[in-house]
Amino acid sequence: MGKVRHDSGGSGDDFAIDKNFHKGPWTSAEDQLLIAYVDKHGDGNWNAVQKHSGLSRCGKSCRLRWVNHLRPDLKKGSFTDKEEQRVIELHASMGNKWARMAAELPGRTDNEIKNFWNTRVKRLQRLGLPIYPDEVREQALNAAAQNGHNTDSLDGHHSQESLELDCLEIPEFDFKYLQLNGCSSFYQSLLSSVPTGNQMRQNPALFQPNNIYNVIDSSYQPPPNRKRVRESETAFPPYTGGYAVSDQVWNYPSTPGQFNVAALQDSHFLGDATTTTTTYSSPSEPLLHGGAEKLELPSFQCFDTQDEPGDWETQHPMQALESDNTLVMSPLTDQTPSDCPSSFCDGLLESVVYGSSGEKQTDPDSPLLHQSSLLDHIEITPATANTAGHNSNAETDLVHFAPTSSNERRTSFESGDWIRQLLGEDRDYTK
DNA sequence: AACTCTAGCAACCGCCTGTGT
DNA sequence: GACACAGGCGGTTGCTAGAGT
Repeated sequence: MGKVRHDSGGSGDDFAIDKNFHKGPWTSAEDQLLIAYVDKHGDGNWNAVQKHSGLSRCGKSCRLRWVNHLRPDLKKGSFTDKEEQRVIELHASMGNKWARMAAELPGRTDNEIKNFWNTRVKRLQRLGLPIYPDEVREQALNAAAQNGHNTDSLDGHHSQESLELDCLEIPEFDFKYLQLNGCSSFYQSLLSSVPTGNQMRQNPALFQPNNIYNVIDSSYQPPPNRKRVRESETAFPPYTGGYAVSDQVWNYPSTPGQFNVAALQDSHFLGDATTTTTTYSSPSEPLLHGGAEKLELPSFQCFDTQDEPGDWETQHPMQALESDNTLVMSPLTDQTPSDCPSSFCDGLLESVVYGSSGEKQTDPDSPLLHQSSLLDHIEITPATANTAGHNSNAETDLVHFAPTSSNERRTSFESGDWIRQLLGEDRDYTK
């Protein structure tokens, strides 16, 4: 904030500061000026807006205002059930690619979708519910298992053959075969039961990960004494699954990666142990993560237990340490990340996973760093490595062992080069 | 009535990519 | 190839209204 940058010319916000551009909420007068400008000159060349319209806004701000609010084709109002379903589908398939999602949702902007999703995630996490309906996650796991993405299939050496291109292609999950079956209404009914923060404080045990494991189970029944405070009393619906899935969709054992498993993990659902297990056991799992383009890890969607360090954290120090992400050790398998026999799992993946949990690692002595063999595989550039020898930003970490441009990343990923690069055969990703 | 908390939303921030010179 | 610029993107922050305490 306030740091002067010159690398983006007149498009940056600091440029706006330099030029004393107006900031903050737009007035209707400003809107009219902008609309008039676009009517006359069309959208684009936003930095010319000030010159032609008299608006004292930077081009970037003008563009955002137009795109998010003034565009005539925008759909206003809250998301419909259908739109919500679509957002869930899209997020499951592409992760936090808001702009791409917006392209699939006419009239909705990336910002709108992002806000909608974040709000929704926040609610669900507070409730201790999975971000995605059970069926979506379970089928993702099944698909991954059918594709051989399991621990048993790993030979411990992870031959190059196993990293063949064909195994790496991850077609987006085609949700058009999915029949949403009251998913939205399911969530609506659940969300009406979201406990308040006060309630969580009053009875934190109800909202600890232990309980969340129960939620994962389709047979989950709500705590009997759970009482909603702010909403009307309605019966907590037994969850029988949000999606009805036809067999034809799920029987595709020869089609790898139909699901974006990582996107499902994006739920950062603490108790999502089965999904977590899949993560560690799958050699190509990183490639499934959140979008092939950037090795993007999920955004930091935290189930906040920090304020209430209860028994869970004392009894499960590791979980407590990693309480903010889904990547806790699976209580079902007792398999730690390091147990994974795959060379891919000998620390690299867990480094990626643990080291990128969304928390900023500021402690140079952090075990998350020292346990990692990630540094054996990547080159930390001076720009991103501080004196302590580690990065402060998870995404930055990833960027520096992934190809630099999105096109590169995409191409590299699609061609399988990504894996080879990751394995150290071609690690010079800088220009 | 005052306070607290949360959801929802708008806007900002910083980084990145594409393009033209 | 280097550089500047315009624009796009995803993450984050801050404000406001409404509901509960």
